[in-house]
Amino acid sequence: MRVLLVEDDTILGPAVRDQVRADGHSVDLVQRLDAAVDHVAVTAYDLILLDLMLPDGRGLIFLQNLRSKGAVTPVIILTAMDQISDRIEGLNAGADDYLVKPFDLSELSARLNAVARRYSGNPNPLIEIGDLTVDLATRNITKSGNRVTLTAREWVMFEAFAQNPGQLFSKTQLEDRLYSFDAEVESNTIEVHISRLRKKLGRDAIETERGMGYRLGPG
Amino acid sequence: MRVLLVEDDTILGPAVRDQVRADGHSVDLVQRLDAAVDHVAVTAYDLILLDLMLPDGRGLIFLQNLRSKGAVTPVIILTAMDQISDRIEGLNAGADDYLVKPFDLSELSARLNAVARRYSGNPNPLIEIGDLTVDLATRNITKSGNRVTLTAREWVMFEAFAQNPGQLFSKTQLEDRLYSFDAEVESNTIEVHISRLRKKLGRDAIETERGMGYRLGPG
DNA sequence: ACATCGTGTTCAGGTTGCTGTAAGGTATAT
DNA sequence: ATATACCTTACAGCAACCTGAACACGATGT
Repeated sequence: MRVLLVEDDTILGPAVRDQVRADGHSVDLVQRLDAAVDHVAVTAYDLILLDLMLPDGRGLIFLQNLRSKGAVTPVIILTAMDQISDRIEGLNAGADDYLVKPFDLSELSARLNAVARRYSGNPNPLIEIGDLTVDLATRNITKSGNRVTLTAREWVMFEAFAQNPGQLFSKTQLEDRLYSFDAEVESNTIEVHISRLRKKLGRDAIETERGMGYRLGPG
Repeated sequence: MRVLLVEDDTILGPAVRDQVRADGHSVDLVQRLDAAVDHVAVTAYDLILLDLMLPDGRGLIFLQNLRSKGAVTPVIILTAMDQISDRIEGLNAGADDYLVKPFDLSELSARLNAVARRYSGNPNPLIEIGDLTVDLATRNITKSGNRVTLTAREWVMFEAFAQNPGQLFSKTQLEDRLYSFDAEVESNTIEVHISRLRKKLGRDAIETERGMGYRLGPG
């Protein structure tokens, strides 16, 4: 697995790098965000370890840019104990996990291997639900062979369903995915989006559980 | 996700509980620390929301005991604005996050989902009771292989039973789960819901203990 | 600067089906 | 035998939900 480690601490950086190497992965260690940007432009990493407290800018912005470009590379955030708001924002910005400093190196290994397992066996895992085929990495959806294109918000919602087939999602859960938590939405936006998803994916693709939420596919 | 909420405020407690439920998690609300101790001894929670200002002792001690026993359950502390020292101590004692009262319920959602996302990779534990199989995370129930769908109220009741197989629940306990405290129910609503559950789950799935209450599975 | 297009949100009217209530029947304890 | 607790069915009201269409708003092109 190819890992990019973004960490400016001269003690912690090499220590983490060595640990990850010991786990059998190849690591590139950079100390600044602009270097990180250069690296991700050139190399297709399987995982990014990102320190949020960097000298030359906010790591969050880097992460957001990455995600806005459609990158699905897993990102694990390294953060100090008192930067709690950063952690929250980080997860909302699209991080997959976080580690609180000081962290155990064995814990790092565990999370790393979890990610590796998730992404190793099948380079492009295809999810099949009914007549739908979903490629989460490339964001391609086909309905019985025909390509289906979703808008941004539609995808965010659909992704939740596709990643967890058969799981029930309440409206609040979906809202939390669509909007950062400061936004209050007092309307039926979710319903409308569901309606449009159904129009594209098939009338009975998503089922309603009245009073509880929605789910994709059978349990 | 199973959440234990330790909060003695009779307004805030149910409000938080309802919000967390709306996010698709199952919540047990207790008002005292000794009750909290009992609950964690019995149930494996995925998250604990802990008010530090409780009548019968310091929440911090509870947290420290929990950690000294090796529990890694994430704990989010609910604390008043001026209890800054508590916050620091709380984090030192092993809390994962904190929320300052008064907090926005949507902010609570965000943090909750952050924790939930961390744990979403884990396989869902399946509960088996007789010919029933229950997945609390996805809200799926099957009766000897066939899918069973419950309504909102039915689910809230059934969840209580499924989480604590063999435990007796009085009608008042069930009412408290169904209705936000104040609501007066002057009829046989619980009996009707039990009847509907039995129709879906099997005539003898839930047994009656006359004058006492109901239970699911062997006593 | 203006028009256009794509996308997201709000509104309104119609539909669905959950849920509390009541009423009548059944089981169980004393 | 009587009282009490519980079961089941039916039904009406209303909240939850669906959806077409209008509106808002930024991005993009001319």
